[in-house]
Amino acid sequence: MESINDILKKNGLNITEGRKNILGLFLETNGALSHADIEKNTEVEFDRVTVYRTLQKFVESGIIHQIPTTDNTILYALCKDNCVAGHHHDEHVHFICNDCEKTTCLENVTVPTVTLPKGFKPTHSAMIVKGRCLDCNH
Amino acid sequence: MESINDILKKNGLNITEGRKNILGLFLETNGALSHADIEKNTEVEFDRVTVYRTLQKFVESGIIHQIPTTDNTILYALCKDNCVAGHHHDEHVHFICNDCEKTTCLENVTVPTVTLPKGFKPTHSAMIVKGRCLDCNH
DNA sequence: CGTTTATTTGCAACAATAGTGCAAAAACGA
DNA sequence: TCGTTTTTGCACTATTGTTGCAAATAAACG
Repeated sequence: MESINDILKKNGLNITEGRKNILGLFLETNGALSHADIEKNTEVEFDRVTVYRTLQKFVESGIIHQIPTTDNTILYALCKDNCVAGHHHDEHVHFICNDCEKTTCLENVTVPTVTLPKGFKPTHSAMIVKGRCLDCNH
Repeated sequence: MESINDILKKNGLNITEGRKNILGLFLETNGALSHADIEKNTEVEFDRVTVYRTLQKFVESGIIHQIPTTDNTILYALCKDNCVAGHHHDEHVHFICNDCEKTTCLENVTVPTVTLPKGFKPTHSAMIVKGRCLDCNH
């Protein structure tokens, strides 16, 4: 069982109130969080700027990754185990529920490879599936 | 050859300067446009608000569709032929070039179906591929 | 431990991006 | 052309993201 402090240390980050708190929020949430979610739900209030910078640090060091969305929001979710700093392995499918609006990382569903027209060289793919999630299908 | 006015009429929209102009911009562009692109490139200047509302109308009536992105921008692109109002058929792959930053609709590459974990019911999928596009591969 | 150094935080200010209400202007239908 | 409906632009407000800088905090080291 890995403690919050261990995770921060392992990723070369200093241990601060903000980082502990925000990382904690990710750990107790299964699903993705937006900047706004985080700002509202930390135990102590943190400055908006701190949240931005913390998220930035977390992405850089490979603790969380960004999720593409169909609207204009940015979502973040924990990387499972195997992300190395600066080199994310987030090529799994993301699921957005139409009912509860929650975004879930489907860690076990990898993004399939598609054949592109001649001349297009792919480097990275992302896939979003919308529908109704496990919880909402009761 | 379908004129701009025909397209607007067919989709139940009144014909106005703004709509003609913005639709024209889409027709002469192959690729996706952001709000900012549109605001900068229309022949006459339109109010920011007008652009927002025009895009909204176009999406509602099925002339254009939104494209998911990995950053926090919203992109729009023309629907080819078969979109009915409120029911888009944009299940093709979108390609974002790392060099020129342009987004291209790969109309002929359909989003593959993935098998989801038990309990997840999909209704819609989107896929984004990043890399180097036709033009930038010289 | 306490002191020094480096990092992080919060504030203030700013910039860019969205959205709303309302009156004037334009488009449509007859 | 006239009356009705729709669309537009302006002013205003809200939200979101960024930057510089001084104060606060964490780490490093004796």
